[in-house]
Amino acid sequence: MTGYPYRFDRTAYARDLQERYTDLEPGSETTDEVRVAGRAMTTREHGKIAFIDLQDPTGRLQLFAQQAVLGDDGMESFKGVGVGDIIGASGVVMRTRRGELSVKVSDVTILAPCQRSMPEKWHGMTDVESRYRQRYLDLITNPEAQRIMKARIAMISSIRSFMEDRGFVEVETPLLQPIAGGAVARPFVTHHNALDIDLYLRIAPELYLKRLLIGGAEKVYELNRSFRNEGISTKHNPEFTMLEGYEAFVDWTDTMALVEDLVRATARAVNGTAELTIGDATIDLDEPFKRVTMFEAIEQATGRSMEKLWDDGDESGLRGAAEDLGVKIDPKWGLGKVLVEIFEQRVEKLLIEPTFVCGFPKEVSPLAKDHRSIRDFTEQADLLIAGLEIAPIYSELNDPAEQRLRFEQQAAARAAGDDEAQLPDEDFLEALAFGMPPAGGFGFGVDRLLAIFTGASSLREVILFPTLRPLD
RNA sequence: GGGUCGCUAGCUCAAUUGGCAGAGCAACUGACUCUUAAUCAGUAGGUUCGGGGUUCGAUUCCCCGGCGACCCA
Repeated sequence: MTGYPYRFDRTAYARDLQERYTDLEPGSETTDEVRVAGRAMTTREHGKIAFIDLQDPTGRLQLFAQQAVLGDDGMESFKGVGVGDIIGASGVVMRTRRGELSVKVSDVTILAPCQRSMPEKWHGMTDVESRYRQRYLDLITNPEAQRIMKARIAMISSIRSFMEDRGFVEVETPLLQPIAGGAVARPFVTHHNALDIDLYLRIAPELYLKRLLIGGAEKVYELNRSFRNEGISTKHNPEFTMLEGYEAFVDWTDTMALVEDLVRATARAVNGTAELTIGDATIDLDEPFKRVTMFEAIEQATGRSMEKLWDDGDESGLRGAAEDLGVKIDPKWGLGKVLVEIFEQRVEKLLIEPTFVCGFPKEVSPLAKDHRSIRDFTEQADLLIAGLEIAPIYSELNDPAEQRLRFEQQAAARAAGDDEAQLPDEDFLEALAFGMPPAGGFGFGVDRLLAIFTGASSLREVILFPTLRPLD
């Protein structure tokens, strides 16, 4: 048996009472009995009266105790409530002479005592590391942490309803994969004992969602957690939330339009408006997103044109241009990788307004169809907002022979020392051989976009429990 | 990966040139019938992130390590 009560019948929440009794005059009392529950945030004792500020999920409400009402024992237990205790109280709604809506308590129960000292009531918890390690305290004491959690809930919920409205169905595909495909990243490895094989935590669900396209699903999405065994920064967490979606019979232009609408819908769900503040800039997401080629993006940012060098396959010219721009390049890299590095190091962070950069070198884009007009490019577009990569979009490659060739090129890059290059997935190639409809697909960085929407300085602010090094 | 900064009571923060390690909040005891960061009096609370060095003496200076924040690539 525990001394901790099993349940408490709540009949009212703080915000509801505040709204319902706005007209109640100071110093007046109703006969309306309510039962409220939450966490005691501050206590004030005045001899034969006492106050507690109660916090519930909707806000705060004052509890008012009088010895004349409660008697000696009742007053004793009211004063026995400590800061941080979870309590339930019943009484009538009243407003104090000083104008604070209160419950005049006739009974109070400690439902769960707080056995530790709560963070300082005025400053809350400010140490960033402590806030991440003890997020529950951050949530109790810092309204900002609450705001971001609610924003995340709104974002996730709006993503699902947006996708459902557009006729997509949500599916679940393996987290444990024998080959970690669908993206360029180092995976986490684990081991299955009964099968005695190594398995990888997925870096992306892409190749399984495409198998579903082959299986006849025409509009699918997976709101997924993926894992990448790489560095941690304000823009990277080892596990992160991504939306991936595929639609049969459309190409990248249709998918760009879809993603554009998705960004607007989620912004409205989170902020109630399509206006977005990034630093000093205000952006209206209802304006059409910009669309530029990678060459245009580089030229606008650096004043240097790469297009002719690329068309001519001018190796020394392109590498020279990279060096002129101060971009560190590896002599082993192919030209496509060099071009992308110029883009990533010199251009990406300047693209504040939502911009689709359309077309990526084939070398770094092994799962997208050939570009219809740019040589050795694919129909991959990346959506950038606030200088961050938010969403890659493809016309999905569905020619198994071409896909095999791309995997072979990746294998060659891997052999040359690029340990991020993708491994060939024979099982996926076999599936492709049965025919995958033409399709547009996208990945969507939920954490990053949420950080932009909420003005958070770091991904760790929008991930409730970011990955931390354990103490000791 | 490089640079800068930080780590002192449960929380928020002090500590003069290197000289007894402190305050507020929280906890505990008491006073107080309208407070709301209540107030007042009192009690208790420390491996100053860890290790080493210099020194009569180190929270303070030096070295190594840990954890974190910010900036840069």
